[in-house]
Amino acid sequence: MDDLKLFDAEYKFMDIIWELEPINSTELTKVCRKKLGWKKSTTYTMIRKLSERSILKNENATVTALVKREEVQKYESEVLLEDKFDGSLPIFLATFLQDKKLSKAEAKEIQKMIEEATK
Amino acid sequence: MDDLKLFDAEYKFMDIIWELEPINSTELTKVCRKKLGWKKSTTYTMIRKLSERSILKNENATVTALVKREEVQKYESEVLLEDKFDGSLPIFLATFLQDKKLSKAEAKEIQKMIEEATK
DNA sequence: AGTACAGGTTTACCGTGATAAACTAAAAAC
DNA sequence: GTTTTTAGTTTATCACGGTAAACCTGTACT
Repeated sequence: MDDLKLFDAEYKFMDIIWELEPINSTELTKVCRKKLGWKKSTTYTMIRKLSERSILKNENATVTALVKREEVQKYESEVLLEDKFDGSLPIFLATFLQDKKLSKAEAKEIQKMIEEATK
Repeated sequence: MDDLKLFDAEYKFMDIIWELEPINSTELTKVCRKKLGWKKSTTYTMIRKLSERSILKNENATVTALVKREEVQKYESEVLLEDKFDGSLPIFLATFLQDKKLSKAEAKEIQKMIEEATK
């Protein structure tokens, strides 16, 4: 709950769990072997480390996420904006949109979201 | 130009350079001592590592950035969007704006940028 | 001539994220 | 009842980011 910062390997691992949960732990070692090239013990080490941080839990050989993918995404976005763009969404967008073109559909979708987030 | 990925300490260091460049290297060691608590050799190690990667240069004891702050910011934004949001700005915004409110001024600024980026 | 300081380089330690070998205990299969 | 598989734990290695001590050379000052 506290520290949602996930390192690269941790995020890749959680990505698999978010997709497949709830998943049996032995099954998970097999998926990680295939998708990440990990040995069984590596997967169990990850499970232990992340369950210590309450990111996931492993009960009766069943692994389940305790935080949602969206929570982590939101956290990472906020950290990036805070650290690199002074917390300002407009500054972020000005930089991000340089040399980029949006489709009409994307633009419309975004305009709608902005409107809804305006007080 | 190649790898714009900056680690935390590297970014903090570049932040100082972007603010003060061009800056004399001895002067830089003093600023880093004060702002980051670094010893002189730490600053010179940083200078060497970053100049090997063409992030900055040190000529005649004068340190200058070779990449702009904006380039790095843009790069980091793109990596985040790519890795975490499937490269989709709308998905990013939907997540980021959850529970957030924008001021009228911000909203207007953003709407304008979106319009200009629409083909 | 001797000391101080500028402007570095060489070499190295330390923490920790990433990965895994080796071992164990219980349950299932043969 | 012996082998195999499940479901882990303990312990360790390795790479690398972060930091710095120690050393060195040239110039300027006294």
